[in-house]
Amino acid sequence: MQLDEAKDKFIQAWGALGSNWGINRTMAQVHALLLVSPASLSADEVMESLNISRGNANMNLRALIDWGLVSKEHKSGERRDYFYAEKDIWQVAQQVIIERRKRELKPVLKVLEEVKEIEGADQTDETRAFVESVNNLHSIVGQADKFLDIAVNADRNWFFETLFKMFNRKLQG
Amino acid sequence: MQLDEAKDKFIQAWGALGSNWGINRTMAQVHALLLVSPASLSADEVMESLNISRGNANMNLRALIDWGLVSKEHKSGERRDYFYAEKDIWQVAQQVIIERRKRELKPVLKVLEEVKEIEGADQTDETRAFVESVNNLHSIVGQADKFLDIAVNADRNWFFETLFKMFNRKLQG
DNA sequence: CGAAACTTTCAGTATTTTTTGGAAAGGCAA
DNA sequence: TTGCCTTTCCAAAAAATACTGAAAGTTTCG
Repeated sequence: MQLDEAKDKFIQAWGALGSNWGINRTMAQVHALLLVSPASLSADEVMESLNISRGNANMNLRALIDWGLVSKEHKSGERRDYFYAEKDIWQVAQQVIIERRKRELKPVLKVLEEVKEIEGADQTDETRAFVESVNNLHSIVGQADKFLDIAVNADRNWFFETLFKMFNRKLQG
Repeated sequence: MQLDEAKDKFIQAWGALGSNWGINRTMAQVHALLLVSPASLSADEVMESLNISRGNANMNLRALIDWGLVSKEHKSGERRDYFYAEKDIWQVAQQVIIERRKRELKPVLKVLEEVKEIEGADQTDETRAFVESVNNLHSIVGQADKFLDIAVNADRNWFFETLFKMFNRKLQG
């Protein structure tokens, strides 16, 4: 396989993965492109590589900056902006966790808490089942949230080593 | 808050969460509805509760069955099918992990492995950066995959207790 | 078997999301 | 300030996705 073919394959795969996870395909492709580019790229280079319009390139680059996955660079003597992606995938993962936790997990936890405040007077089956489901859900989501908080603050090596120890203990214990 | 209001709020929130994660809003709403219903519901009841068409209800119910989150029940003496959701959220989470791992993580791992097979002859900066990124990614995704494998096979209490121990050790150690 | 009860399919329609391209705004150097 | 280069905004168009309703299919039962 040649470099260009491999790059393209990777960009396509990353785009597909993104769109399965609620991330705009193009945004994921721009990210993939920057991930595998050793040098930072201008908006023009991005739009040419991916065959997208200027506006689209701009929008998605800004969204990536917003997610903390891409940064702008000013090259001295150059007027236009250059963009580069954080290359350490563990940091990328942490950043994604931080953002999704803030944007989605927190709001859901909030709704779950609100929804628990249901008037308890009518002890029908329905009410009981509802409250039980919500409590169950709140507990799991809360624990997941705590776990992600650990992951976000952890060092990659410590994190995976500890998980690996968990795994071994489980296998042997 | 009244039960109906709470239910509706929960269904809306679950739908919104779903659509942020690449899951069709209606499918997530159907799931939410079944989650908080103590009894199983017929397709008719689902379509009336959510104001959706028969075809839509049917499609989404089948998709949920496909994901292993909902099952059919035959009530004796009744001709029509009734549907109910797995209520244990830990099991739901495990099921979602199993499916997404199969549908998305595995294919991406495959592409990453393929893409590593790039001809190494031209040791340009570009090739080096590409191979490094891909290796890095492959390593993280592979470790995440292993971790999810543990989660999927784990007992909920064991799993969260172990995580909690990790957390404490980190805080104190 | 045939009708009734129910489920599934699917072509067309509607909705939502993404993309485009041009206009406006920003900023810099002369 | 003007002219040039670039980025940003945004309304309209296109594309992707989801939904509907009715017809076709299936099962059940008298």
